[in-house]
Amino acid sequence: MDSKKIEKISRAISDPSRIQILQQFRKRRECLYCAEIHDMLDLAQPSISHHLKQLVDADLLLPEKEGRNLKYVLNKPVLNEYIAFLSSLEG
Amino acid sequence: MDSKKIEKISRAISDPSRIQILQQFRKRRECLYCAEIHDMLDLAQPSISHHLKQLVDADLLLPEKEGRNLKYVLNKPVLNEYIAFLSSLEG
DNA sequence: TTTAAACATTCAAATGTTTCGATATATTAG
DNA sequence: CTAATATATCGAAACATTTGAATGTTTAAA
Repeated sequence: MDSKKIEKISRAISDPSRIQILQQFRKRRECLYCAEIHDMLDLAQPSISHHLKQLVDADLLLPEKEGRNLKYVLNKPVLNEYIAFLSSLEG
Repeated sequence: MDSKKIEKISRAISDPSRIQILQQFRKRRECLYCAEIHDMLDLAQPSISHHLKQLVDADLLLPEKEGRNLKYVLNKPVLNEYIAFLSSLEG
C-alpha cells in the first residue's frame, strides 16, 4: 500500500462522524444501511452522503445497491493492509 | 482508546510529510533527529516544526531533548492501541 | 404514469490546515 | 558575555474540509 493511499485512509478516519460510522461494524458484523446511519448521526442528509463518500473513496467501505437503498460492508482486506503498514513502522 | 484520540492520531497520519517521517522508523529502529527530518523533507523549518508537533500531540512520537538538539522515538504502545482499535472494527 | 422515498450533487459559508517569513527562545561554543 | 546553532511561535496567505439548503437522479409504490 503506497503513501497516497495511507494518507487517504487516515484522512477518512480522521472525523468524529466517520469514526462513529466505522464503529458500528464492531457491534453488528453485517452490513450497514445508509438509512441507519442517517438515524444515528445528527446531520443533514447531504453531510452523511459526503462522509460515506469519503469512506468509500478511501476504499474502507464497499457500497452495494439494493433497490433504492444502499448498504455498506467493511472492506476488511484494505483495513488489514492499512494495519499492516502501521505495524511495519515498529520495525 | 477513545474516539477523540483515534481522530487525532488519524489526522496526524493524514499528511504526506508526516507519513514520510513515520516511515523512517521502518528503516532505522533507533530514534530520529529533528535535523535529519529537516534534511529529508523539502520544507521550511517552521513547517517541519509544525508537523512534528502534530505527531507529538497525537502521542505517536515521544520527544527527547539532547542539548540543543531534539530527537524522537516512536510511541509503540500508542501505535499498538490504535492498531487494536482498527482491528476491533472487523468484529 | 404520477407520486414518494432514498440517495447524490451543487453551491456557498464557516472553519480548519499547511506553509513560510519574521522573530523569539534556548543552548552551546568561543 | 557574544555569536552561532537548533528549535518554537506568530501572523498571514493559500488551500482544503465540513455543513446544509436547494436541487437533481433513480427506483419503487400507488
